[in-house]
This record gives sequence, structure tokens and C-alpha cells, in this order.
Amino acid sequence: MITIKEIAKQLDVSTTTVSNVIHGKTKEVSPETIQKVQKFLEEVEYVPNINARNLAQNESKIIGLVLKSRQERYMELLQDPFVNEMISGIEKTIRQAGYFMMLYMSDDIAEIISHVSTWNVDGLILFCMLNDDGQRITEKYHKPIVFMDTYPGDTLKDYINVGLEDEKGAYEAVRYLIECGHRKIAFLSDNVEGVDKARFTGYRRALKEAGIEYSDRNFLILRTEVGEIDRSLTRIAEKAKSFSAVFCCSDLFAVLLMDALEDQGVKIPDEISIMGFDDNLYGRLHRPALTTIHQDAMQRGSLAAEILIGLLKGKKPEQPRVSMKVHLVVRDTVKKVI
Amino acid sequence: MITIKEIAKQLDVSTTTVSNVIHGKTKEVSPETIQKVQKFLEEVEYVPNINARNLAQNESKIIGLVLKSRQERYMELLQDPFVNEMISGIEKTIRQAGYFMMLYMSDDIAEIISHVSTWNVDGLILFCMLNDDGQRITEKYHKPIVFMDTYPGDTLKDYINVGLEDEKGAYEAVRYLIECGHRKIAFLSDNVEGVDKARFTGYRRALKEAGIEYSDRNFLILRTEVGEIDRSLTRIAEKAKSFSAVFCCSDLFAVLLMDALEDQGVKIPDEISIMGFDDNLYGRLHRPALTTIHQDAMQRGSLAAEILIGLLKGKKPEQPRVSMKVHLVVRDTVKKVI
DNA sequence: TTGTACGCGTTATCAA
DNA sequence: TTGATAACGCGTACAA
Repeated sequence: MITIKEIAKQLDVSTTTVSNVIHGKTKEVSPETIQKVQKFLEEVEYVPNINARNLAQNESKIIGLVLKSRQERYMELLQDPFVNEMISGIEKTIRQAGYFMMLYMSDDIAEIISHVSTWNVDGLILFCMLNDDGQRITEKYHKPIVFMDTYPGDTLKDYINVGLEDEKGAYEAVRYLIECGHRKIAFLSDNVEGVDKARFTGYRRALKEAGIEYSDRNFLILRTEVGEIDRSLTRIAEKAKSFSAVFCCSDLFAVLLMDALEDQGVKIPDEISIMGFDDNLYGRLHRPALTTIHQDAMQRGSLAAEILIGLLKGKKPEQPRVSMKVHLVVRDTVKKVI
Repeated sequence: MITIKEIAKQLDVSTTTVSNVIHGKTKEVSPETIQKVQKFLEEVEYVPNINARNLAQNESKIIGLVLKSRQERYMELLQDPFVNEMISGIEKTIRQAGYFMMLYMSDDIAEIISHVSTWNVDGLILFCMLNDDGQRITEKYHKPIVFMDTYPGDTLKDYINVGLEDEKGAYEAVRYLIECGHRKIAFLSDNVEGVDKARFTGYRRALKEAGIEYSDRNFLILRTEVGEIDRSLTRIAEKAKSFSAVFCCSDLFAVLLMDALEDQGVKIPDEISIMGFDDNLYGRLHRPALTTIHQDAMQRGSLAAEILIGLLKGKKPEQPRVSMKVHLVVRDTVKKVI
């Protein structure tokens, strides 16, 4: 790797001049020199040393993307195409803005903070933080942060979040089920916090509006730990049979449940109707194709990255909380029972 | 972020001493000093500045993972769970060895090389290189490289590859189809190079062994560009009807094809049998569940990373070419016609 | 218009 | 046992 110093020596100019040409500060350099230097730079295929540059500028041009996952779910997080779409959107936007993305997958906040400091990361996108995670990071890390899909506790007041119409989406999904004549509707998720909590609220609202009683028996919790999931699915499929429809908090869960049901000989949607949330490949590839709530994960990733990059340039976002639109996509897993 | 210099000042010792304590070079430091420094380090939660360290050591502790993709396929590469599993395996191994993974997704070799030089990446894992890609990178980049799923041209002699029993896997898949009584067997992939070429060879060998004629009509090529894929699938499903079985080069393709066929009213496996390759979630979630060739993508990723890290420590791998084992997994998409 | 000199945080060499 | 000091490559204020 050739350095600026070496180039300067070979061309018999100063390093300043070379550096100026590289950065287009050509007001103060004679045209011939510019020519000469530029030509040489191309010839030797000069590439700056990022470490030196970062050290000098005290910035890293790195944006960290933190996916906090409970240890056991590790695989599933990456296997859900929704997450992949989001990552794609983020990565693309970051790259096009001249930044670089670093991906942190960890369940250890302290480890994440340490990593982020070491690399002197310029900004952070935090995905799916629960409880006091966000709080803990903001205490230690004092550069721009954009949250995604995070509903932090009351302690964190001033934060930016790019989220979704979770409550509204769930409400519309369940209202559609009710419109189709369903009244015994279960709710399936793998936890009761954050995003799923909001979706649960929407589910409850739709029920209430239709005057449908809710009981705790309606809440099906999937255990997603490796080694646990199959048993859990079988059990849930069993329980599901006493409902006429199940609203699932993700397409992946919806498809898993449908398989479990079908394997027990239950016909979908004839015997049970299924509603998903996300609208990704799993649901689209399944037959019957999944009726679900659509979100544009890639665009949402892009938006989060754009906001963060704006922040890095000192631009305050227009609104600190974004709830991106969702809409119902009707396919073949919900039966009209009236 | 506190620096060594600052620590040294506050404790009234030299930076050298602090650095020595940090690196456990305690032979030359008095016990009290060690105590004092270590305690202080913990108190202030010292984190080294990677840029400075890298600059001083001329290394980066970064391993680059390069996924070369044709521009149009961008989405699919990340959407294939097989790729995700592999990435997980690589990332985990790299992290545990104290390194860091940088992910490059690009179709522009020059851009990749430039990036890799800038960041002074210590080693490279190259996935799915075609033609002279590998050649071009090895010419410019002179640190350890491990290839994955690469069958480079004749020009590249000395390289390390962690691959798969592609030929054998395809051979066994097709032989199984033949054993089940199929004789009109199509081959589906999206290109004719690298891995798919090897699988095609295996397919041909199985046909030949059974004395089955091959014609170019057997070779179905899926156009995977965005906007093209649906039309291509419909056309291929149409063609597929004149065969009794289709061997697909990936589970994803297999599921896409099955959907296209089912949407045209074709029953699987009653009217057409389908065989996949990879064994990932898409195939497992589909009903009927996909009969396919299993590979352990995560373990393969791990292995590649391990070999590379060994290389960085000067350890030559036992064998430069690894072909990991595959095996047939019989599920429900292949019908016995005898 | 061009060049000198210093700082960024760390490590390594060598002298005290 | 400890401490100055140079070096890594780059950017920049300031001097020439």
C-alpha cells in the first residue's frame, strides 16, 4: 500500500499538496500540479489508510447495527426474511452515503457498548431493544442513535424511533377476521413486550369493539428456543383447534403454525383461518398463500439509515417518532364463515 | 473515551507501563504498579482505540466476507436461508477468535479490492466467485484467502476452497429419482457455472449410468432478475409438465417451482416429483415437505473461518480443497412410480 | 501556490 | 523496573 508521503517524495511535492488534491481542495493548487498528482494517484491506485484517517479525524465512518437477540433465538433472527430485508435496506443506504455498516448480534449490552467504543462508531441503529436496553446504551454512548421497533420504558424520554403501525395493523387484521365472521380468535406471539405488546393492544381493541369477550386462554405463547420449538408448536396447534382463527405476530410463526396444524390433519382455511404479520417470502411461498399485514421492511431500514446519516450531518429529523404505514393483504388463509 | 496517555498522567506512570499492563507483559513491572494500573483501568472502563492500534501494528483484526452477486439477484442472495446460515457460522467463529467480520456485497471486484485495501483487512473469505474473479483478487490482494463454493478456472492453481460434494450430491439425488422409477428428469438452475456446473455433471452421470438419453430440453434455466422471475417461473412450470421429475439446484428454486406448478393446478408429487438441494427452512416449511440433499451450511461457514484464522497464525491447512459431505433427505415430494 | 510541523492513540525500541 | 521517544499514515493550521 502506497502512502501519501511516498507519493509526495516521488513527485517531489509536499504531502499537503497530495492530500489537497485527493480532497479536491484545488483552489490553492496549480493546474499542472493537480494534473500530475491525479495522474499518479490513478497509476498507483492509491487507497487511503482508513485507520490513519480515522485517527486524524476522530471519526470512523462506521455505523453500527445492533440486533439484540435472546441467545436461544439467534438462528431465527437471521432466518426471518423480514430482518434480512431490513438489513439490506440499511446497508445499501449506509453504503451509498459513504459510510460502512458493522453488524453486532449479541445478547450482551455491555459487550456491545465496549465494541462500539473501540471502533469509535459514528452512529448506531438499535433494533428491537427491550426494557432498559436502550436506556443503558444511551447512558454510555453519546453519539446519534436511531431506534427501530422499540417501545422503551418511561425512563427514556428523548429518542428517535422508526417503527410501524403495530397497533393499527393488528387491529385491522383482527377486524378483518371479525368481518369474515370469526369470533373465537387466538393471538400468537413469542413474548409480551415491545412490538408484540402493541400488536396485542390492537388485537384487544378490535375484539372489544365487536363486543367479543377476551380470556387469557386466547393468548398462545410460542417457545422459540432451539429444542423447544417443535414441542411448543404441537401443543399450540392442539390448543388452536378450539378457535376458528389465529392472529400470528409474524409470517414465520404463521407458517410454522400452519404446518403444525396441517401435519395434524387440520385443513386451512376450512377448519382454521390464519392471519400473519409482515408479508414476506415465507407467507407468499406457502400454499395456501398467507393473508397478512404488509410492511415494507427494506424501505423502513432505508429510512432509519437516512435519518441517522442526517443526524450525523447535524440535521434534526422532522419527527422523532415515525410509524410507517401497513396494510392488509388478502390471500387464501382466511375463510369467510358467514 | 479515555486514552492511555491520560491514564498514565493521572497515575503518574509512563504510557509504556500502562500499555505493558494492558498486554500482560508483567514480567517487567512491579506488582504494586500492576495492581494500581489494573484497578484504574477497570474503574474508568478503558477501551482501546482500534484505529490507533491497527495503525501501530499494521493489522486490522478484520476478516472480509465477500459475497459476489450479480446486481439483480441482490435480494435473493440474502433471502436464501442457506446463505444466512453460512454467514452465521462464519461470524460466530470469527468473533470467538477475537476477529471481526466485514461483509461486502457487491458485483464490482474493483470496488471490493479497493475497500479491502482501505480497511487493511487481514484475510478474506470469498464466496461463489466465478470465472476470473478469484484470479483478479489474488493478483492484488496478498494476504490469506479462503474460497467457498468456488471452482476457479485453470489459471488459478494454488488456492484453498471449502466446498461441497456438489457432483456427488446431484448424482445421488438423481439416482434416487431414477430408483423411484423416473426417467424423464429435468435439471433446474439459474446459471451454468461453478457449483451448478458441478451439480449438472453429477446429474448427467446419473442419467448416463442408467442409460437415459439427455437432451438440451432437459436443462431449465430460471431467470432470477427482479421483474423477470415470475414470467420465467410460469414458463418453466409449463415446460416442466412434460417431465416426471425435476432436480432443482436449490431448495429455494424447488419451492418456487412447486408453487408455480401448484398454481397451475399440478399436484405434487402425484403429477411431478421435485428434488431440491441444500435442505433449509423453505423446503422444510413447504407442504408437501421437500425431498432434498442436505448440507450443513453453518458448519461449513465455521470451517472456512477456522481455516482462515489458522492461516493468519501461519498454520497451513491439512488439505487445500475440502469437500464437505452431503446426504439425501427423503420427505414427500418424490413419488415412487414403480 | 507550496511546504513544515504537529496531533490523533497505540505500540515498540532502547536507554536510564 | 520504568520512562522517553520514534513510528504508524493522514489531515490541517500556519508559515513561507
